[in-house]
Amino acid sequence: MNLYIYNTLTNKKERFVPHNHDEVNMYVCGPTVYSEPHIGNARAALVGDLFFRILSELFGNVTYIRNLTDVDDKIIIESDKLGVDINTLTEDITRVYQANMLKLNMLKPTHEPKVTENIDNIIDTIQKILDNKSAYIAENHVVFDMESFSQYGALSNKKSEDLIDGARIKPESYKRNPKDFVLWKPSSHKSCGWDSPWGYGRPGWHIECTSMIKNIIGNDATLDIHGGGNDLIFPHHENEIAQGSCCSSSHYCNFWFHNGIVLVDKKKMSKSLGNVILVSDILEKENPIIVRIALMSAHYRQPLNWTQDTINNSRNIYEKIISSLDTVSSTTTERDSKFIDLLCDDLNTPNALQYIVKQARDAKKDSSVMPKLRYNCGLIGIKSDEGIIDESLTHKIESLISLREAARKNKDYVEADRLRDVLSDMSVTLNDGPEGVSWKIKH
RNA sequence: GGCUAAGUGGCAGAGUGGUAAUGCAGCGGCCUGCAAAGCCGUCAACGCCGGUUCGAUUCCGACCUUAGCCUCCA
Repeated sequence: MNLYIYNTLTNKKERFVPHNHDEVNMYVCGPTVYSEPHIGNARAALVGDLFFRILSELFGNVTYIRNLTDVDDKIIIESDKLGVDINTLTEDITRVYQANMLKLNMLKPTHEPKVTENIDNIIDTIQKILDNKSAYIAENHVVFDMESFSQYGALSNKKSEDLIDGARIKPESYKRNPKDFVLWKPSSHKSCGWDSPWGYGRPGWHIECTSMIKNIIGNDATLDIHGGGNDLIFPHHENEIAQGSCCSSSHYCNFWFHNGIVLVDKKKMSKSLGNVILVSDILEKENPIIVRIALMSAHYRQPLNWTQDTINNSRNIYEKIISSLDTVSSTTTERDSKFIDLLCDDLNTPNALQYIVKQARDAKKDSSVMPKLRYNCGLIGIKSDEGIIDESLTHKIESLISLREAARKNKDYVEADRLRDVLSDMSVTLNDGPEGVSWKIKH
């Protein structure tokens, strides 16, 4: 069983081979913790989660790293705006992010490094780049020297001459070349700065990822897979490759995957358009597994247009699957290689969902299919998530149902329908089956 | 302007060198006191123009359109 991944580096779907037989390491760019996670953050994390799951299925030892960027200009601006301490802000947002991802049934990454806990490592990495003569010091900044890395642009297919100097990139007095980027910069902020060989300051945007990766997998190890949103390809990942190649003797990373962004009204979700959808807001009204299915309903490299239809569609899929899963209480599972093959084709989740929906229907007629269905749902993180219904509420619902049953028995259908309306207002759906009445809470 | 991806029925979204899944919606039926659900059946689509081919929606090329990146962004 081979896993194929579309590699941004080559613009081709390629067979994935780990650097070291059955050992895999993967890094996915996590959020900058300055505002509550939105559905786009969740999508990136979900793609990472799915790769983690399928890699764990296929290979023995998978290290999954997802960082938390807690040092950044945006954080400082936001904390000033809100009048809260930087640490309070980043810790609050981190907590919300982790709780949200957990609700969406994502597995905990092997490592979740934070910038603030890796300053020494970052300083080390920058020193290595300086030692390698790939960076220079100017006006208290450490700046990466683009001249030192000839392969720049390989990931995003940008030619150096296309990056019209100064046209988009702000030329700074301390830069020799407008395309150079900052590894370390001075800080005037009391609670956001650290002492370094180059003075009190803080790291630039790109260096943290490279440094934290190297710290975990080893400075001269190659990363197997690196992923993130496709808006990070340039300049962030391009810059990472430059740094990572100039602080170590090894190739930086073999496979790059990039997920498409989430669109709202066919436009990129952005603060300026005011169309940001927060995960917390969605989870207030939607079952998290339905949201998870919605995020899987499009192929990860395609843009995903987030609409009420997306949710409705996913709710339907969820209910079809769960209604089948709930029919048997056994928990046996059976590996389904046909299903795994679908996921191995560059994570084809729309096809995988289709397969599961069909399987759920089959399982209702043929219980021998059930162990495979159960296994497949577990693999991609679909589970029954009814939540715990309050005992007294259950009692109330069931007594209303028996009143209705009595009315039906007396052919008092006016009263029976009235009671059904009462229950419906409580979000309870009734199903009069041949073996009695069943009910469930509407999602 | 450069780079990347994509254009499939009313909507969402797979897939294929020999006319195309699935879900929602629609229509007909079974079931039901009614309904919901479920089940069965059914209607309906491959941006445009060339090329290769016995044959293309699928491969190649041009064009048009859309989204994203080129500035912080998952």
